[in-house]
Amino acid sequence: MGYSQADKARSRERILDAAARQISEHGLDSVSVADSMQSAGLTKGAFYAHFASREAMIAEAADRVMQHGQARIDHFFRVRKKPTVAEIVDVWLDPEHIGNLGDGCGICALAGEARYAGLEVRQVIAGHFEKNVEQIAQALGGGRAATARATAILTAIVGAVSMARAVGSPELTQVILENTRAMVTHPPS
Amino acid sequence: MGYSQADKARSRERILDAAARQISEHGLDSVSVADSMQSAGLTKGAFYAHFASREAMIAEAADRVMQHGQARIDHFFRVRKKPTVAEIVDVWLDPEHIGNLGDGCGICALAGEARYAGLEVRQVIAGHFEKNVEQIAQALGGGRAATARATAILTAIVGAVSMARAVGSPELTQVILENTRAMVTHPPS
DNA sequence: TGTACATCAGTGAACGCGCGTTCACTGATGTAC
DNA sequence: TGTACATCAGTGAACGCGCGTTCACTGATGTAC
Repeated sequence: MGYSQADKARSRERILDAAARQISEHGLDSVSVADSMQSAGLTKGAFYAHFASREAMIAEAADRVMQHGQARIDHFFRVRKKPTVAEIVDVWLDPEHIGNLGDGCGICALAGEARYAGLEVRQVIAGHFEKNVEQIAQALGGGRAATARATAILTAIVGAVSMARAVGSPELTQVILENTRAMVTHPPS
Repeated sequence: MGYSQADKARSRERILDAAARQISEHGLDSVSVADSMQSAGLTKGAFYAHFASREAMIAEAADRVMQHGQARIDHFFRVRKKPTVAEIVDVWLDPEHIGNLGDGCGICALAGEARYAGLEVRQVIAGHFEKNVEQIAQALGGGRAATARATAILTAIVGAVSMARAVGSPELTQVILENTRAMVTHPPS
């Protein structure tokens, strides 16, 4: 096996991908050095050739969770220039997105435990939240009222995704998603 | 010191209260046997006179988190028979409730990490969610449409509380709360 | 282009630590007589 | 009512285990000549 600089960069990617997947599926604190290294096909001794500490790696991996999720959303807004509110909401409330913890919206994945996290992670979440609000606001026509409504829409989406994933019952999950979709798509009178 | 049956019951209460507070403030997985016992003024050896395992204690303490939060809400609906939507929403979006992690709504506290939890905890959350939906629906006049709207309102509330606590910035917290309040109190046309 | 050598990613074993859990023991409780 | 004794909540020490982290060592990489 060769340990070239390209190999090192690839190892680092594998470690971060494994940690990001673990965070999405089981939370920030569930990440262990040994598991991440094993998932990356390495032994744990090599970990500190890549990161200063477990905490430093988790901060980077949390960032990656957010960026993976953002990529999906960016793609949607690139393809559909002026989507309807219903179409926007369904990017998040799509049952496939609800069921697929590993590869979804980073805000939804981390919102519930962000308050236990360090300021760095919280700022990354806040930044992505504001970016997504702006994307939705643009689709609504832009301006102050659109930003206000977009903020409420994204907040309701986060609640719906969190609750849909929290309750153990598929029926209740569907009821939550449908009613949020109905409220959010209802144009203000 | 006397170890009467009354003492044992009081010890058990102190252990569960300490664990419930810890869960509200730092999450289900942050609870340790040693910390809970120390907060209760006991040594950890006595733990297994009260609980079969750490997991069993956490399940009971999670229940307690939900019940403490529910008590506040029950009190509100008992005092105000027919509150407006704005008044209902402010029970949750009150800045004091947002800032006070230790003694708030259990659904909001656990929604974000429930998907990592066992089925038992998830069912308790689902039960309280449905109970709160029903309480809100009654205040809205009852019936199918009221239940649907109440579901969307409570979901949006959970999102707003989660996001408000997640972002590190007081300004963004306030923007989130205000816009959710505006959307939710806006009567459907 | 070929050779000598410093670098450093990765290995595998070891470390200290805190955790959940167990256990022998203590002594007030509370029951049986 | 008073006495003898079994119970058991609580103590404090110990356990095995997994964790984050460290380290001596290996051997291909990639640079200096």
